[in-house]
Amino acid sequence: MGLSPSVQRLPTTFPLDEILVGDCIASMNALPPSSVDCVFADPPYNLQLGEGGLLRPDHSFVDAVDDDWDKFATFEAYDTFTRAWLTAARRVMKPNATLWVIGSYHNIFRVGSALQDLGFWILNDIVWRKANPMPNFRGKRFTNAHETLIWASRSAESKGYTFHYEGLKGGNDDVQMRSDWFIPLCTGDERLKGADGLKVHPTQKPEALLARTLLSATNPGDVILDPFFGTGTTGAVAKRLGRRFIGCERDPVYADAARKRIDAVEPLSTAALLVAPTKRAEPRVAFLSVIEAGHIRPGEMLSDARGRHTAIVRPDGTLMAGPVAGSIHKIGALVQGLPSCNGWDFWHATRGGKPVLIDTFRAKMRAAMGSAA
Amino acid sequence: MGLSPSVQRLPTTFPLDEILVGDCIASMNALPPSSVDCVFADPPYNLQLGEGGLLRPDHSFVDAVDDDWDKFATFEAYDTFTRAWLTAARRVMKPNATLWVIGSYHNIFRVGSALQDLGFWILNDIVWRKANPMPNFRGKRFTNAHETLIWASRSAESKGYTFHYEGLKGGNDDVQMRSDWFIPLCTGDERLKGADGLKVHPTQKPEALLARTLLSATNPGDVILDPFFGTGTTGAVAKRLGRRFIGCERDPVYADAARKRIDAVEPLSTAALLVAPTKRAEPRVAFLSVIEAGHIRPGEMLSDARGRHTAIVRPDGTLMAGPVAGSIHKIGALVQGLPSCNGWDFWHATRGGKPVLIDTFRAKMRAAMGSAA
DNA sequence: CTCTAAGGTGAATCTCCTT
DNA sequence: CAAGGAGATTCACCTTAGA
Repeated sequence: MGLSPSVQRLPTTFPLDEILVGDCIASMNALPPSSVDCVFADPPYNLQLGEGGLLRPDHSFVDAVDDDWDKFATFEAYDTFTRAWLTAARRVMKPNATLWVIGSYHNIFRVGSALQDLGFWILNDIVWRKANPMPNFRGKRFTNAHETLIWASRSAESKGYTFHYEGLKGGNDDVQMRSDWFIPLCTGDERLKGADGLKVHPTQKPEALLARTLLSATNPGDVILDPFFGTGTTGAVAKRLGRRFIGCERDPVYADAARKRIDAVEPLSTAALLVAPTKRAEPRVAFLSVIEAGHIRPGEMLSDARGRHTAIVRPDGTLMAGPVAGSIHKIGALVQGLPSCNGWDFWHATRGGKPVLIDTFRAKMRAAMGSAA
Repeated sequence: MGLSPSVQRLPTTFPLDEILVGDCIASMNALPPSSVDCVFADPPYNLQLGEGGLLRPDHSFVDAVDDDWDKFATFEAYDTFTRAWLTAARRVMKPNATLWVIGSYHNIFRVGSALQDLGFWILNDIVWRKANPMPNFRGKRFTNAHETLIWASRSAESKGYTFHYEGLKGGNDDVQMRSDWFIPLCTGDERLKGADGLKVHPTQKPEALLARTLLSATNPGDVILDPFFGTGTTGAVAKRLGRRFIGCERDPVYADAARKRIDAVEPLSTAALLVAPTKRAEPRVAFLSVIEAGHIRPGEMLSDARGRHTAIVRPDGTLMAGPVAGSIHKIGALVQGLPSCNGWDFWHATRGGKPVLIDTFRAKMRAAMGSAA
């Protein structure tokens, strides 16, 4: 490649919120292992079969010396390149980090196969449905109105990855966020333009797309690595959302544009970025504590919503149904003949003649614990 | 399998509108080369489901695909299988024939890579957006709400393939048909059920999906080959639309069901062979999308009509009132002390000193989404 | 008969902590 | 490290039962 050592930054300290100008594989290999929380990658994918093989469309501003970067004579060459950067990225991922890659039908099947071969575990493929796609001018195909993102964990054993299920559901009319996202292209003021009025980068991604990925799969303060930084959409969105970034970009012109762009970004207030705790992460409350706090009396009778099943509360926090005693969950499962049951969402106490779910009392205790802390 | 030679049909005449019971590769190899106009393939997806099974929140059991035909030991074994049937299919394709394959993220990247390696030329990838997908019961991923079809010609030199651009456009309110299709699952009367009331095949595809592919990429009288015929959706739709079919199916039970099904199909009159009008999705707009579109800023304060209640907009599309975060509906209900609330008709942003109902912004987006929904 | 309520179901790589 | 238990988790559509 012939990059001078001064340009190829080899960080002694961890390069937070910086752009590493140079080959992304060398830059990633210079980072310590297990050091980033998320990778977002928008690799070259304008593969087109020309006379001599697969070529990326010409970019006049790309230095001729740099041509090797994005020319791929064959699928095999593209696969070699893909495996190389995926391997380097996987090394710097923490065990529960996740990877996002975006592509189109030209390259996404190569990328998807490669990451499966390398041990990544696909969590979803996401379809970015473009609000305003380029029409198919010649009328020979369907309008290519989407691109595909792959979301993958580092391995099948990575069960602890970040996913803000409840937040996404809350922002989507209280139904689960689906795998198809409808988002407009990057146009207007958001699109970076040079002094000549031309777009600086041919494939600048919309910030809304990056925002949804980072809000889904990262926490404030997390480090996001982007091996193909371009004009820095990942960095701009990361800064605005209170995340940290590391960008790799081999073209100094893109890197400069990205730096200026990110400098101008105002981060959101930390108040707006607070992560609501998931139910699983909330403090445990024992059923016995609810009794001890006086919300439920020993000897009281609990029932299900329709009054078909009943059980007696014992002072040690177990229930008794007929001759059998056990936890609220076990007895709930037993009376229903089910393999399991969440007793908090099944049993009701009677208050003012009406059934009150016992989870209501737990919620009160959690609220009281919060104000006390 | 131990199929007897009499069952493994080796056609001396061309087997039009027949089901060849046996291994699809052997059946295809027994056909003359360059003899079919189109291939539609719904191969095993290699789902790799876990041992334990999956329960719904109400503890009922999810009837997953656990058939032996979907099990492969490794990705390598799946790739070998994929290359074998793709090679056999390619041999019988006419020079301008096209191939359709459907899959999910489990297998589609393997299939796409293999067919590129074999010389097929991808024309589009198509996203089947499911109207009614199965939810993600554990809240660990995005709802897997789509499957992917790849549409490919036999080679990059196949320029004369069939594509009914004008017909599709006419059936789509005179805008080009996009690469994302919104179609319901195969349920109700269309779903084949046995005498026991259970579904005959675990993965029967909707006829609407096949109809759109065949109307797009074949002519009346064309021969469509389906190497994984199953219960014969391809054959049923082909007959109804005045096309011919050849089906390969290993399981005689599926083949019998398919034969009976296809016998009952009434072909449409030629006058009726127009593109079915596009079924529009109801334009659901997430509050998050309103933020992404820039109509409302994260960190902004919303209030009710009289300014008695306020909440902060978070970047993920939830609201925060005091320490509690949730959807526009949940927080609206919370601040009013009501059991429920339509947040769209409750919360206002301030524009030019005046309160503007947030539903105003949703209406703007619906208008802008137009045909894409 | 109509209308409502309740129940079933679809290609799913679907938990996590403690003992 | 395996086993067991706590407890968290569903959307759109269709069919059937019941009023």
